[in-house]
Amino acid sequence: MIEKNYQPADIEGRMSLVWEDSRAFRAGRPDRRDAKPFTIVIPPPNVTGSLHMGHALNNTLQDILCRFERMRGRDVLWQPGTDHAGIATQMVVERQLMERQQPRRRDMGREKFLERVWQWKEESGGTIVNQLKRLGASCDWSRERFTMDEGLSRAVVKVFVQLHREGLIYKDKRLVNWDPKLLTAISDLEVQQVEVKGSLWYLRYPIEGKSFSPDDPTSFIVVATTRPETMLGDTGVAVNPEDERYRHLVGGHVILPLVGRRIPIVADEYSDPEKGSGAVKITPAHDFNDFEVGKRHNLAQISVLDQEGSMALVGNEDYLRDLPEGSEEFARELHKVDRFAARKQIVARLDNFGFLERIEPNTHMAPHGDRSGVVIEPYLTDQWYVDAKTLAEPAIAAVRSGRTKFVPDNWSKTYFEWMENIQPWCISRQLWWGHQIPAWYGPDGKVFVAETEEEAIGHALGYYVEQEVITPEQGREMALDRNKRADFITRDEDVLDTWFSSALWPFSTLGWPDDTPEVKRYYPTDALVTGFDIIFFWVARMMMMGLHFMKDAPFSTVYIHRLVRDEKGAKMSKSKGNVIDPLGVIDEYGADALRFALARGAAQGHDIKLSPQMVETNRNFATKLWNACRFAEMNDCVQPEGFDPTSAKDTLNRWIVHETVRATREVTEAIEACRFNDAANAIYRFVWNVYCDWYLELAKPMLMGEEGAAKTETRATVAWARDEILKLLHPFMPFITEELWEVTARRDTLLALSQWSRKADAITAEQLALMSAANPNEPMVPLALLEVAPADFTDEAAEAEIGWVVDLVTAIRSVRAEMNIAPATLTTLVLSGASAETRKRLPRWNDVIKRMARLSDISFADRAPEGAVQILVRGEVAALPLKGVIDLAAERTRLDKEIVKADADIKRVDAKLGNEKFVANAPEEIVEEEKEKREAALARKAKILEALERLKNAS
RNA sequence: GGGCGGUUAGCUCAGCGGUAGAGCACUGGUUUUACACACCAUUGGUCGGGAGUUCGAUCCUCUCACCGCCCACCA
Repeated sequence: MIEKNYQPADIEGRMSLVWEDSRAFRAGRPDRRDAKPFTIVIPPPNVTGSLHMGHALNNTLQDILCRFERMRGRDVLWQPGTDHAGIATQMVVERQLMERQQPRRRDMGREKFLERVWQWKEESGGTIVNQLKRLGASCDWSRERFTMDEGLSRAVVKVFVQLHREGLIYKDKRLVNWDPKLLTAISDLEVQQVEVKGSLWYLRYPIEGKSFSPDDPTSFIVVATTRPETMLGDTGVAVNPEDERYRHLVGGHVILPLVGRRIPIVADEYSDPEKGSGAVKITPAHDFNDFEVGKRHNLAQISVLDQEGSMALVGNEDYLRDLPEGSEEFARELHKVDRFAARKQIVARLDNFGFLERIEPNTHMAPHGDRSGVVIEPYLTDQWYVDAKTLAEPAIAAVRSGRTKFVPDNWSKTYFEWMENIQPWCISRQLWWGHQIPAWYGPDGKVFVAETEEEAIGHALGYYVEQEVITPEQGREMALDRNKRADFITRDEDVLDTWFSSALWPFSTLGWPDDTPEVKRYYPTDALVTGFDIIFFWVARMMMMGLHFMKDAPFSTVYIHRLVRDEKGAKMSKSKGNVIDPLGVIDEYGADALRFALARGAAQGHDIKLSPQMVETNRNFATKLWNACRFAEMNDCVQPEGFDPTSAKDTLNRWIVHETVRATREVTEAIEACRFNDAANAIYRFVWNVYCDWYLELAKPMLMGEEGAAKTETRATVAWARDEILKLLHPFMPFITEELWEVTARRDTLLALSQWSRKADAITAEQLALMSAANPNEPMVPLALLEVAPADFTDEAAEAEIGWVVDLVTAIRSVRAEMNIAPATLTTLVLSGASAETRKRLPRWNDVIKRMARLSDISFADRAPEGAVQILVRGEVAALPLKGVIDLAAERTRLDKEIVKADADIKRVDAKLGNEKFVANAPEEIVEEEKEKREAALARKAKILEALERLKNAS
């Protein structure tokens, strides 16, 4: 028995248990060994994270695809797992240490700290997985992976070593985006350009050989800068070669203020005469452009900042020695002063000596770390890089050729744009949490990269023995004793960018580099579902790595969804306080309602606006379905074994079969095209407006009538359509459909939608759980398959006939409402001048129409009785004799309005048909259509005129 | 600076060459035997502005306006 009330929390709790213990979501189920695989890898959430609305959307869409394909008979692998999320996780743990006033990371030491992070991972690592389960995600949880698992780590090392051997990973000293707060390099993608209100400082650089005076413009050259503090590291001034103002100075030198260094004036295209003063200071060690300019002109690179973004001049003895008198003291005072404080001091000093011309307010974009939020410092260091340009080539080709498709397609343009201008990928991070780089250094800095420490040490020691740096004897000792080589050979301290391991996810999770059956069977995957924000971070890199190591693109479809916003369209954020917690919503309305709300909103290329009210609406839909199933159950609607809906005799039943088949086709096509909103809306409409509003209502007289063939057939068809609905809806609303399926589908063979078969009434979830635990080898039975029994079944005649009934009932209801006839008042209906077809149809629908339109009697007549309300239904007049009940004047007004409408139609069509060009140029069928419209409108007008005439007679 | 998208009923969005659609909200009515988390019936739009192509434009082209996002090293 279906419970009276739909209570999502009960069902979902119970169903989660059932799913947990079933093995229905496993890849490679015994019944699917010969089936075509369908694979999706989950975008691994941060292992210590918790579910937000973006996850809810992302995983709902994936689950829809997975359940859908599973029901179509595919062997589905939805590969779950989590990401170690290097920086993010390390930051969380560091913050914890701070809050608890425990020793800081560096005080603890690497080993202890990593222990702490692992401990935190163990504590909170299950959270998001459990939350995904509450959403109903049908992942193969037995295959859950973590990016720092032993296996995945092996894949990382293998990839690093191979790419290094191929020259596609290399170490380079160049400017990187340095985060002075987190003290690590980050990649270009982790830098956010943020608009800042700053200033533009115009500085006077004295020209060599001239006597500097602020009043003599020929004695100096003005440069403009947003970063005056870096001037201490200037090693040149650039002007545009075409710039007449400065041409005579090219080749000369300026004396750097405060520092006294003689630096050249060079001509370089980089300098834009339109910007600032037209002359630009060049600081190769602190600016990406300047770095390039500096290389072109052989300018020195002088770092004046340290890792923390503070001035660092002490220790650079050459630098200090060259300073003019008085400046050395200043430089020493600046030592360890933060860059922004130093800026003030330097500007003040420049001003003192007349080197500051003016200050302009200036708004510009400044790079900020996306995690730390501080201004990023271009910083000269040794880092590891991936030659992304080379790897990008096949990745670009794969999308160009259509091997991998973006949905919607316009994202491929974004992808090309980025891939074609890709820069070397900086992969080393000065962090501890992550995959440590498998590189070892000898005393001379020579690097040895190998998959294992033994191998690297072997190579290194061999090399140094050969170079006679050490004796063979020493080599042997060091090989055997870690302590003895501790100072001789050291491992690279750095770890890899988190996205490095994520890039391998589609194959590392399958067991690569081992030659596993899973790699063979499930790679390449089918679809990737993700947000546009990680196309570059993740999708592009998976494409590169997948193509390089697996020789095939990792997926054929990349579905890109958009953001979930609040009801006003604002981004959800903690600071705004408009965050909707998916778990809270699930508690209140159920996961099914949330999933359906998200799916219905997931229009391609659009953000999803979500409010609790929308979820409520969809909970109401679930309730509607629940009640419809209760109705079916109360009426003993059961699908007999072997029931063939296409052989139904009754028109109404044939009609719902026709409609069900059509809805199924619509939904199927929409899901196949990733039009999740269209799919969900099609079901919504079908269930509510077709099945409930009309089919069940029209079927009521039959179901409540006498036993017989027709009633038996109707019961079976009601049940059949209900079961099709449950199947169709299951990918979207798995919990409620599963529940209803189990309770209502009383058949000899019980095929649960996504779980082991069980006798619906006889076995509880708890018992099932026990059974599967006790007998894990019990073979799995096939799932309910989503196939339209008669995929191409149509019945136009039934459609026309039910259409007539619907129109007639609607028209009568409309008139009754308009005439303010109380629902309790039964009226009669006279079909005047009815066609033979109508006369034939009526007996079949007499009861239904009477019931639905609140009539006491329906009769035929040659002409409508006097004083009746006359309505046009599909070209025939239906009259409601309401003499004495109706307001004749009001009725006349109503008919007059109809005439106006008809006239407008006629006029519009006449205008078209009267246009010779239209008749001459428009396609024939369009012209025909217009002519038919004209005929119809004329006929309608005639009937209304007749009706008016009779109304006159009545009064 | 480059690129992408949006502007259609109060709200959220479909439609993308042949007389404007849905859901929700609104309004009025309903203790009709599955469902008031429901039912029934309505109201509501010169499809952002302008120009063009066309027999015909919400739909194609151009242009303007406003909104949003992404990318970019510009002092």
